[in-house]
Order: sequence, then structure tokens, then C-alpha cells
Amino acid sequence: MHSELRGGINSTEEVTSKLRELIMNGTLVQGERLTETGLAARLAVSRTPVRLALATLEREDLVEGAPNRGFRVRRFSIEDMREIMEVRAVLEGMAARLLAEKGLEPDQNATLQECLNGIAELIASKRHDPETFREFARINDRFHTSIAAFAGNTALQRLMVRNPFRSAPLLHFLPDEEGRAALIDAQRDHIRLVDAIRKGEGTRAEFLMREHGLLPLQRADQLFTNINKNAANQRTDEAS
Amino acid sequence: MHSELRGGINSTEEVTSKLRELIMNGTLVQGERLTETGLAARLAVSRTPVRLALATLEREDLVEGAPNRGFRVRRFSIEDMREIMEVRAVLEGMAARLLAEKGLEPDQNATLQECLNGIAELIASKRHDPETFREFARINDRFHTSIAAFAGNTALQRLMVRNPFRSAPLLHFLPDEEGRAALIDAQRDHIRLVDAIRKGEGTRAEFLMREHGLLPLQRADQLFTNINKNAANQRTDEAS
DNA sequence: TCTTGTTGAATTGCATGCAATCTTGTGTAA
DNA sequence: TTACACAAGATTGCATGCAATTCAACAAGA
Repeated sequence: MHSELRGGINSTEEVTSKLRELIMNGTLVQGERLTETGLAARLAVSRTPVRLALATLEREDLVEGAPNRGFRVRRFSIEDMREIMEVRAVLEGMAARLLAEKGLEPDQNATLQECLNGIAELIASKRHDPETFREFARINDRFHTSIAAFAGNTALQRLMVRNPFRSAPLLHFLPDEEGRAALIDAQRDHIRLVDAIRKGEGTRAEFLMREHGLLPLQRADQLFTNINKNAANQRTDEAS
Repeated sequence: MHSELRGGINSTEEVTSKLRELIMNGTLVQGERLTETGLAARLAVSRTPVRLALATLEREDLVEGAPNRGFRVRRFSIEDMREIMEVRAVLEGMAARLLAEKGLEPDQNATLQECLNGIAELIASKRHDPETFREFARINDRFHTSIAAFAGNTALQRLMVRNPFRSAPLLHFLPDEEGRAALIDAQRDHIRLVDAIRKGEGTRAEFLMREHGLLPLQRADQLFTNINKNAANQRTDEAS
């Protein structure tokens, strides 16, 4: 009974976010079996909140369950991630368009500008350590979340909050140099995006955002291509 | 303990879909309080599956719950419905674009054609009774569901299946003549949409679908305008 | 060696008890 | 009459027991 929990109003919520975190940061490996009793013991609660939490996570597509056979951590293939990002890109594009069409309030404009400035500072600092990338992820998240919130469509906003996939975590898989390049690319996109929104150019904003949303995917492809090339080269080497 | 249930493998699923149905068809009124014990008694199960079902429905935005204060049926304002439809229209537009870009398999093409033919028959029959509208709703649903399925993005498909709002039910609120007009409009949209998909014109398909998705909204606005006009006239009458 | 049947342990799904929290109705004081 | 306080009833949230199902290991037969 080592209480890894305690601190929230109700257990179910605590368990849900704790599990979400454990899955997202890889502590619970993809495909791993999740038993109610096991998790209950680990989190020092009874099976009831665990069961509730798992049902919630199933709706978020973080775990998948079969009747009478419990749950396991969902496996995400590259193809799955591509699909999720495509959907996200379209939804975020919609948010950008709505915001451009509606116009920015002064404080909203200021918020976006803060994000631009923050990332600009990070780039100017020329650092490429993990902390820099985490800071980028925070600002980037705020930038995108803000646009979704400012767009004024609560149904859209809710959908995006629940769709758990953010692109930033992918940066961790890139080597430092590439990570820095990705950061610069992202900033370039952000600047053009904010420009379009400020000018009320809805269609331009929408498609800039779509393209921006697929940016990490291109890098993933690139990574994959490199990996495949290496594999191919190795096979050629072996054959000779 | 009048068993309104029994017939499925597990209770939770049964309760979930039963509740979904009760909410959708209006048996459970918007804003109505839902007590676990009440529902459990009504559906002849214990509180456990009811609790799980309510958690699921909360994620679907059909009910809303507050900590320690249970759940109530969610209230949908006109504005809420507009927002949901806008999101749906964008997602369906995406599906149409993907399908157009990917190209139709022969059997997929046949399925869409069947839908077109079915609705054409309904229009030709010149009937405007409730059964005709229900049949339209069925075919219409199949049409849209098929496009979502054929698009080949499972993340998108899942999102659309879970977003419970379909436009067809709104037709019930329209007088018969308007309903028939709406049906003709929809068919016109469908034909152009399928044309765009067949020709691989992704952008055209996407925006036709967006416009099509907002069609019931325009009619709702029209209805509302009429209602308001009536109200205004009555006020003028009273004043004179 | 591979397939198939069987048995026991593990696990899920549901029911229910109990404490904590909220709601509601009544009484009291200003 | 209104505002407030308080207590009783109702309801939620969590823990846990029990039956039904599934899983795993092992043995028997092809």
C-alpha cells in the first residue's frame, strides 16, 4: 500500500490522470496488459476507481479493452500516428480559420505574441538541451491551445482537448540537430500563421495550420527513411 | 424490477445504449437529473453498470456530471448545435477529400450509387409521411457513414462515430413541405458530392461536403427566423 | 512433435454495504 | 416576511464479496 496517489478531490480523477501520464511517458509499455487488481494495488486504491478510469481511457483510445478480458495499453503504429495527426491538423486548421474570420481581441493577440517571443528567445539562445525542448513544448502547447480556445467553438475545443496526441513529444526522438531545425521550422510556421490570423485571412490560416500540423510527420518520415536506408545499406554490405 | 433489459452479453453496454436511446428520443428530457439509484431501478440492474454507462455518456457529451452531485441530461442550445454541426461538417469534408484523393473501389462506388438511387426513389414517390423521412434518415446515414468508412482514416472514422450528432433527426421539426424540400436539397448535394469524389476532385468534394453538412443549420435558422417573425407580429398586434 | 482436452488459478463483471457529501425541509431569529 | 441555521433524508463515491468467464499449464492421444 505505498500511496503513489492522494492529493485530488476524488480518486477516479486522480487515477485517470495518473494512468494517462504513465502511458504517455512510456512507463506502461504499448501492448502491456493492465489488470484491475494490479493497478489498484499499484495506485493504492480499490478496483472501482481503476475500472472507471480505464473506461475513460478507452474512450480516449489510450487503452483498448475486450469484454471479459480486461484492458491493454494501445499500440500505436506509424500509420496510426499519421492518421491522428491528419485529423488534428484538420481540426486545428478549422480553429485557425474561425479565429481569423472572427478577429483577434487585443489580449488574445498579446497571448499569441508572447508565444512567438518565447520561442524566438529559445532559438536565439542556441541551446539544444532537453530542457530547451521541454520549454518549447510548453510554449508550443500554449500557442495551439490558445488558438483552439480563441476560435470560439466549444465543441471543437473539447474535441481537441480530448484527442490526446500532441506533436511536440515526438521531438524527443529526433537527434539534437534535427530537433533544433524542427524548432526553427515550427517558429517560421507560427509567424506566418499569426500573420494570416491577424489579417483575417481565414483560408490561408486554415491551410497554413494544416501544413504545420503535419510537420512532425514529415520529420518522422524522414527519420524512417533514414532508418530504412541504413537497413538497406547494411543488407547490401552483408551481401557483398 | 420490471426488466427492461436483458439480451446483451454484458449489462454495461446494454445500459449505455439504452440510456443513449432514451436521451436521443427525448424520453429523458434535457436538463433532467439522473440518479444512479433511479436509473438502476428503472433498468433493473445495480448501480455499478449505470455508473460506468454515465461515465461513457459524459465523454459523449450527452450527459454532464458534477463531482458528488451526479449527472443530468445535457442541455443543447441552438448555438451548441451550430457548433457541433460545424465541426461535423469539417470532419466529413475531410473524409470526402480523402476518399476523392484515394479513389473509389468498384464496390464502394456501388454502395454510394445505391444510396443515391434509394433517395431518388423516395423523392419520386412524392410522399412526405414520417416513414418516408425515417427511410431517408436511414439511407442518408448509410451514405455519410460509408464515406467516413471508405476514407481510410480510422482515427477520423472513430471520431465521427462517437460524435453522436446526426443532422437527419432535425427534419422531424420541419413541417412536411419543408421536409420534402430539405430532402430534395440533400439529394442535389449528394449527387454533386459523389461526382466530385468519382472525379478525384478532393477540394471540391471537401467543400461541397462542408456546405452540405451545414444545410440543416440553414433550415434551422430559417425556422427560427420564422418563429421570431411570428413572435414580433404578435407583439405588434398586442400593442395596436 | 504437435494437437487437443481438462483442471485450477487468475480475472473480470456485477451487487451491495458504508462513510462522506449534498440536498431539502423545517424551525428560529431578526 | 425574510434570512439563516440546522438536522434528516437522499445520493454519490469507494471498498469488497461472489459468481461467471477466461487464461495457463499440463497431460493424453494422434
